[in-house]
Amino acid sequence: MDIELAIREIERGVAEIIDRENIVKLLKRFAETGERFLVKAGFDPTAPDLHLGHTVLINKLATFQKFGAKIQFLIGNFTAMIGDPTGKNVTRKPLTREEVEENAKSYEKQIFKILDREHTEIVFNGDWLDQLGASGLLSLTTTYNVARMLERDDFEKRYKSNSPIAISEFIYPLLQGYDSVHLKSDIEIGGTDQKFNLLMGRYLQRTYNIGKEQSILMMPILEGLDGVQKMSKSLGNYIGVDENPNDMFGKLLSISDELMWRYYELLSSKSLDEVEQLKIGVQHGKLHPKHVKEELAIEIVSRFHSKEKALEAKNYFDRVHAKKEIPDNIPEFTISSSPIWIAKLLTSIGLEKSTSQARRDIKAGAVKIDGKKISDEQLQLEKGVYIIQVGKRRFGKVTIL
RNA sequence: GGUGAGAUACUCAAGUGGCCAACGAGGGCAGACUGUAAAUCUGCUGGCUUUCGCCUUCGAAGGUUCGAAUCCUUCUCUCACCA
Repeated sequence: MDIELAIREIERGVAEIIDRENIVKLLKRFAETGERFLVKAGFDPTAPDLHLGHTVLINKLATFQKFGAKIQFLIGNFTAMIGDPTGKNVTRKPLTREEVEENAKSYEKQIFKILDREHTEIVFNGDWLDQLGASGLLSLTTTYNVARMLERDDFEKRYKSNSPIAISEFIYPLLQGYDSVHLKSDIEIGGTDQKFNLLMGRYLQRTYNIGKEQSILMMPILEGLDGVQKMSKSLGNYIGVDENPNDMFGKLLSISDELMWRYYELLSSKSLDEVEQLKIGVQHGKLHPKHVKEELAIEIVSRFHSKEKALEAKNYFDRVHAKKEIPDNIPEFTISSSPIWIAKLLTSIGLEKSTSQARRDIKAGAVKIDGKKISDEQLQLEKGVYIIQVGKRRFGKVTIL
């Protein structure tokens, strides 16, 4: 195993590493003795619909796995009771055992498209934190003090602005850190927003004297389709790992050229050298950026579906968008009254949300019937079958009886 | 608990009696150009079986007025400072 190469791939795209020497040491040990090291990453037990942003972390785990890690995929079913680590919701209802298991299954289905099952252990922190008891928790709290706790960025802000901080929230970093004590992790990875909590693990491992201190590797937050804000479901700028190939492909192809390189860095499994070659090719005008983007889209879609599906998605995309053909599976509707006012028709089949909006789009020349733009917003449609298109993406086949 | 400031459309933010469906910016949608990209330019951005019209909307409920986002009363919530 090439240690230099391993380090380069591990450092690829990372925001910050704490105790890099330790990671090098672990890699060497694996290279020499085959002894695996433990890499921990924590995940939320709720809503396991992952998007590409989450996979940045999972990809990094996969890289580690390639170079000798055993992954401790931690599902924080206990810590979730405290609230989410961003401090937005102060408390949450505990999930039932069944719900947690359900979500865990769904995680498995998704993560093993990326991770090697053999070297992954899925663990639940409720299993040991439940056992800790009041005395265990109490002694855990004696390891830290309030002043230092307030160093955490969001605590500091909230404290200064007189926003409430629940005592239980102070417990959160302690428990997350204690997980590292229990699991004897060698490395923990997380987002940059997790820095304080990640460091806590290192600190507690020292305090509890377990004979090692975890290295910390922080990944940046992936930008969403807009290229500015972080990828998140609530912002609507995400690509879900469960999305169908066509949507996934289309969304990937719609990112900006600049963002494409970011995605290559954080999402692609192409080596750094390969990516560099692509970059040079584009710079010198030898490669068309679109083809490079297509390659990325094919790679990502293949990962979550299959190579065939990815190529199908590409063909579909080319046919529909490049050659402007009508897509295959357009929704069909039947309307039983005729004649019908076009604006009314558009709203009733859901292509427009209001007749006002429909009128605007007709005025703007965005509505086509059987491929021909229409401009008459008073248009009445008689009996017949029509292919209706609004904008570039919305289609409908309507039969008027 | 006290004092002060504020609450306007998806978001930010003007507007302090009629010219207000409400300036502007962002976002979004659409058109042109393209590689369904980005950048750029342009239009639209409450609803309505029909638009030189009608209806609903400026935190909530009442009130004053021919007329209120704008004035008055009460309430709810947010923020800041003090305790």
